Amino acid sequence: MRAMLSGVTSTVPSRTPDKPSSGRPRLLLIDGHSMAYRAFYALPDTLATSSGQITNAVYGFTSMLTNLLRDEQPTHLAVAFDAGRVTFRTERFPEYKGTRLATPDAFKGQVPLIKEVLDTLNVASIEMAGIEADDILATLALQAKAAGMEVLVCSGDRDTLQLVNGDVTVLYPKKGVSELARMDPAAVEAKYGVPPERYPDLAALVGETSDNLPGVPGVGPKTAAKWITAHGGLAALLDAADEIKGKAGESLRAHLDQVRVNRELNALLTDVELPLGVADLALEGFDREAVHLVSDTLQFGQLRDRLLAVDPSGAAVEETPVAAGIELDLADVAPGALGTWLAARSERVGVEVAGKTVAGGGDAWAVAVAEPGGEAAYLDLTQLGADDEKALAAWLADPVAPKILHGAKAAAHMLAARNMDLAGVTFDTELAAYLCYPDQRGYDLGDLAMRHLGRELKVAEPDGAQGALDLSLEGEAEGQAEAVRAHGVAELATALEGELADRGATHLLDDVELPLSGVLARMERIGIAADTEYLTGLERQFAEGVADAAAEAYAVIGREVNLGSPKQLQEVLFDQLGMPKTKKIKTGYTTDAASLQDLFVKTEHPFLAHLLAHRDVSRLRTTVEGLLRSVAPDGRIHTTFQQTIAATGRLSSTDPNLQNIPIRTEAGRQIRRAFQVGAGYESLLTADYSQIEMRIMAHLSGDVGLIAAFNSGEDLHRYVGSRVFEVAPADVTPEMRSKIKAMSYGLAYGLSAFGLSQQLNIATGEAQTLMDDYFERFGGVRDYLSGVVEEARATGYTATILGRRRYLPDLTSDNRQRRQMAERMALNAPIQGSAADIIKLAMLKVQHELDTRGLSSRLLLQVHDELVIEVAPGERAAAEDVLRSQMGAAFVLNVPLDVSVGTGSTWHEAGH
DNA sequence: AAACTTACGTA
DNA sequence: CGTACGTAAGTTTT
Repeated sequence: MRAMLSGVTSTVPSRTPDKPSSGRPRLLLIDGHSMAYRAFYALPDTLATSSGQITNAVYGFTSMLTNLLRDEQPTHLAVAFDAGRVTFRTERFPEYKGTRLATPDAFKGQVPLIKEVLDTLNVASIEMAGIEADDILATLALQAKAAGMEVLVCSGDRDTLQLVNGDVTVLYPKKGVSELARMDPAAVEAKYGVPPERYPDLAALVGETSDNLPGVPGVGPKTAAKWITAHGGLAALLDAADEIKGKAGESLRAHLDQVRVNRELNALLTDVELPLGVADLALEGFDREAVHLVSDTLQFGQLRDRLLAVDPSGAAVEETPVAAGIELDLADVAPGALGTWLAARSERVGVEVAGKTVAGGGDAWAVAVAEPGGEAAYLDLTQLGADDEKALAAWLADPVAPKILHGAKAAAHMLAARNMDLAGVTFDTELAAYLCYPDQRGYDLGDLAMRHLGRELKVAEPDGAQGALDLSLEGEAEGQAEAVRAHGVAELATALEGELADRGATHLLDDVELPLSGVLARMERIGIAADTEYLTGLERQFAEGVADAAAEAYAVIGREVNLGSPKQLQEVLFDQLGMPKTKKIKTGYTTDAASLQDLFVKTEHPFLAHLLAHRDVSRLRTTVEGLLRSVAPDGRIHTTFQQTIAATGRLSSTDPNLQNIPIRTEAGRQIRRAFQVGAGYESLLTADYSQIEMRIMAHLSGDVGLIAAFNSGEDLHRYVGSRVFEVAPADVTPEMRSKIKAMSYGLAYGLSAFGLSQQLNIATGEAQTLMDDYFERFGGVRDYLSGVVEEARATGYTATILGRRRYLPDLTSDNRQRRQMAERMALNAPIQGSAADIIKLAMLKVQHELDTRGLSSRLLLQVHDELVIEVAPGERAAAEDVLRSQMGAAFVLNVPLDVSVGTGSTWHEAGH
């Protein structure tokens, strides 16, 4: 889910590209045994078919292969297997791999299954007697490089690192088979201190335990790397062995022969006579029927679909016939002529930026520009001349040169890495789709093209290339995929423009979301400063708290259980301790905090107190750990604000979520102290809307009592309480006030009398009376709420003060549960959504005012009703004025918009 | 490995 | 039987 929603913009319709795709053919080579073995040990052997066949290795291997096909988009693929235990290496050195345990039968039985799967994919499995899989890979890698291909080698054997060079990258499993480290020359050098071609020299000295090749005692990778670098290689080092000083030198001299054997054995063969050449490894598409058959017997469910989805023949066509892909003529813009070419673009030009995004930044490596019916160009940023680069930057940054993008915020981040600004974005298809369909889970460009244009965004097959083995014909021309996306964006914009207008949402895109995406991009890039030392201290403190609470809990029950496991807790609470049962859930009885609290009141059992304490503090620890992981090299945390997720119109925050940092408890507030003013700035300033949702309720309902409450100057809940309970405001007790507060906020969520009684721990009848009395006094609210649902049922949607719609088809569902859910959504969406509208307008006004006044203070965060600003030296008063005035005037309601402001050097201090 | 479930932090 | 989110950890499924 995350992958689809993240700001990653693909060069191809895959999820997370790590590399630029180019027109070059790309060969993926997999060490079948090594990867299957990893899968075998990474996955539980409870993965089995109903007939008892264990499938963990096949399943894990196939899953990994699926991900590679999706993410790497290879044009060619081969999987190599070891054949037999006897190889030239065992003959040379009988102890080679001598410590390896016999292969478990449960694994052996799965190798044929893996080959069967590969057969259905029309992927070559290669094995040769007496030859190890890695030798086959090495031979193919060399041939492929000579043929001008890009090569990816996926193997868990470090010896393959010697193959790495500018054209060959090793994907080495980090954890299980799902996380692969991309080992290019720089990565190898960074990890081992030697370039890839010297890696076997290093390994010969250090030894390889898994191959039972002993190294030189007392020599680790550091020493080995130092020696190899100093002497320019192993051969020269061995020649000079007599001159090496110290214990390590002695040790080396004593093991020269072993080192020579090691070096001989770890050299991969590159001249194996293979039955297939690289040209025979082209991916041609799956035998889909066979895939179904094998998936049936292996009982692949989701995996079957994932697999079919990466079928290189793009056989989705079979199921939903669509127009064939398009082929664009890419303009061959002469060097130096780009400025002129760009100036000739129309206002309907689509732009696709290829690159990747990371928190608050990223990188761009190409830009494609295309207009339907017009020209298209693909610009490789790494190849662009200085003049053209300048022309492109000027065009991208030109506010009056119109551009259409899909996800302009992410594109802006990528371009920023190349010192390019993005302005003049007149349409964003991602934002437009969100405004039209806010309940959709994702807005992938390819999916939208399929739905709104009725075609796939794919490049047409080159004519007559079928069956050709000539490598120059393989793969599409460079930049076609990007150009097709740019072209698709422009066409999609035309379609969505109409839909947007139909929904009366054009102004929301033009005046709110589109300009806001620029503001958010700036906020994300800036980030907020974090005190890592302080966080580290907190982490320790919380970790101790966790350990203490756990120890006390264990002492009470006389055994150790995993306190984080609801399943084990149920056993302790309801079986061992025989406590009364809590609310039923799918997997038994809930152990959530509210229920544990109830149980504690009933039983006063000390285990519950320790458990609750453990929950609290381990949650805090987890939060701190997450924050620590998110601190970027600049010492700041760069969250990503998601602008197309929340169906009501709110923003959300991810990686990390800075909109749910604790504040309610003292221990939680400590975490807020870690967010501090950055170097060169004076303070943090927070400003929040007080009771914005109740004010919107007053505005939308027009209830005279509620409006009077906000104009009275009296505390809202006290005022409302005095009316409901018919006492003087001064006589509203804290208990009365908290009931009213819960009631008021509950209204905006569609709270029932039962729910209210639960929350307040009162009888349902009492809750019902409270609600009746409330509505008696504030009849406008009651009428408004019933009117909202009624109208939404009639029109099919709710709307906010800015006309942001949420469609709720379930309002007319026959299913009572769904219908009631939709009704609560209908009650809440206009209120939550209008608040979101208001703070979005406020953000635009605040940013505009800061810019206009030439202030250096800057927006950092938005937390639904709160903004956080970093104040530049000397701008404290001005910044506060900007916040108060712009937030207060964001939208005129029939009650005032109150803003309260706080300041300090940390987020905690600035809070109020 | 991936999907699902539970729990819990914020507004 | 209260809306909107995101994340982590444990559990189950494949």
